[in-house]
Amino acid sequence: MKSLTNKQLKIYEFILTCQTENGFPPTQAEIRDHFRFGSLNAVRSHLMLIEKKGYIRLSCGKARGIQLKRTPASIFRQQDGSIPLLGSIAAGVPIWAKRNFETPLPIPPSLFGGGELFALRVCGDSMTGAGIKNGDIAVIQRKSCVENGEIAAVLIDQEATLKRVYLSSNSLVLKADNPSFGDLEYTPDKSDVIIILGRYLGIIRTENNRCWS
Amino acid sequence: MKSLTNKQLKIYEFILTCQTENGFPPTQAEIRDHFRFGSLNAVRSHLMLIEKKGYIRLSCGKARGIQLKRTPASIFRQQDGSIPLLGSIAAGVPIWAKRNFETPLPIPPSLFGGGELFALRVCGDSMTGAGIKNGDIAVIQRKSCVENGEIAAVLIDQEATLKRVYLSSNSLVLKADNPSFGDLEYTPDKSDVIIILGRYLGIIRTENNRCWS
DNA sequence: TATGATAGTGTTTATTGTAACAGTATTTAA
DNA sequence: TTAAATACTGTTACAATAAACACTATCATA
Repeated sequence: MKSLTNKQLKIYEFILTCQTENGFPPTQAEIRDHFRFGSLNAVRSHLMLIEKKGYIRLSCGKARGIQLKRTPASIFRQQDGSIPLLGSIAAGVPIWAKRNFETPLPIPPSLFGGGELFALRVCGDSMTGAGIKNGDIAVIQRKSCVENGEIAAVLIDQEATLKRVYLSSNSLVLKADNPSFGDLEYTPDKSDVIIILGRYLGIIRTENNRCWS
Repeated sequence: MKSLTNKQLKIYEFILTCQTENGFPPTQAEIRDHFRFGSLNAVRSHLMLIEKKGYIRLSCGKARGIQLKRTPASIFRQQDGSIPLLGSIAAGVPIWAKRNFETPLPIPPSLFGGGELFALRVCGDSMTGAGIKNGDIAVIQRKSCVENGEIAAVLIDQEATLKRVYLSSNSLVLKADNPSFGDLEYTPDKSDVIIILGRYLGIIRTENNRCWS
């Protein structure tokens, strides 16, 4: 699979944003306006190249006929030397979607030990006991099971949070590292959907909340 | 939240199918053609009613400006007296998507004990030891954790299968009820994504593989 | 039995959106 | 250093779509 050029990636990301934000892909004209192209042909030729590389599928003649074929994860995985940043995950927002992808962190994954990494912006004070503050960026290693007592990024009813995970044969307990937060216990009779996204590896804190690019 | 009429549900489902099949929603004309309406206004008035009930959002003036707002699950949950059938889940197909929804089973959920139920068509012979055959329809109760040794519907890399689940503090073992299938063991160092969809409650087998409607 | 909500037909118009033509720089790689 | 791929501008024509107006028929239900 040939990788996308920078420009092509930007366009792919824009299509992805539109798709998840609006529920449908952009028109060629909308792409033109977003990138301030003077011509529709700039868009068309880009789209055809992206299609040739297999990242989208164009339905010729149809309005908004752009079908995404790769997941955001697979797109970002190709860029080495950076970690995709998923922003703060708002309630109800699917994990690989919406306003998710901010500018990737210009940090080599090897700094955190490698593997399939992504980053989340931490919301709230549930992990202050572990020295994780509101606004920090948490680096997560994607895996489905973690050691008892480890901190994991957990998806609870579509909302991503950091919790300490304690798993026994018939219950899953999620503890916040802050006494003012209660424990959450999940037993087999509950129908809540809990997905362990990955293991917490560390944080990045830029006191001035600076933007990088 | 007001529930949809039969006709409105059919249209919603069609939009969902298009969205997942093509990557973008249908145009009003495509909806008209699919339902063999003589007029676009039949479509428009339906869409406006469905929007008023909160299931979609219309972007006026835009081609294919239909945004789905409810998940398939929430749609089907409103219909009591039947269990949504998700068909056989092919590799790479998201669980709540694509060709997923076949005609719901006309079976009261209470027969299986209630809760949030759905059904899957079983592919393959991995569970013959438990008397579950290829082509059977398995009824699943949605929950995220199950008792050790119980049979669960598990999503492994986007593919749904039935397995016996054995969970310890640092590994998850999935066993097939058929000696010719090997065990799958997942330890914290693996990055595979395992999602427990729910607990296996039983099967429905119609020897002639009849269709119901 | 009214009355409102639902489920339609038919037509016209304005707008949205894609395709195809003919070009020119700029970058990347052999 | 040449050739190919990428990254564009500008224009025109035509097809695809949504919106608006004016109607009729059916269905639940109070």
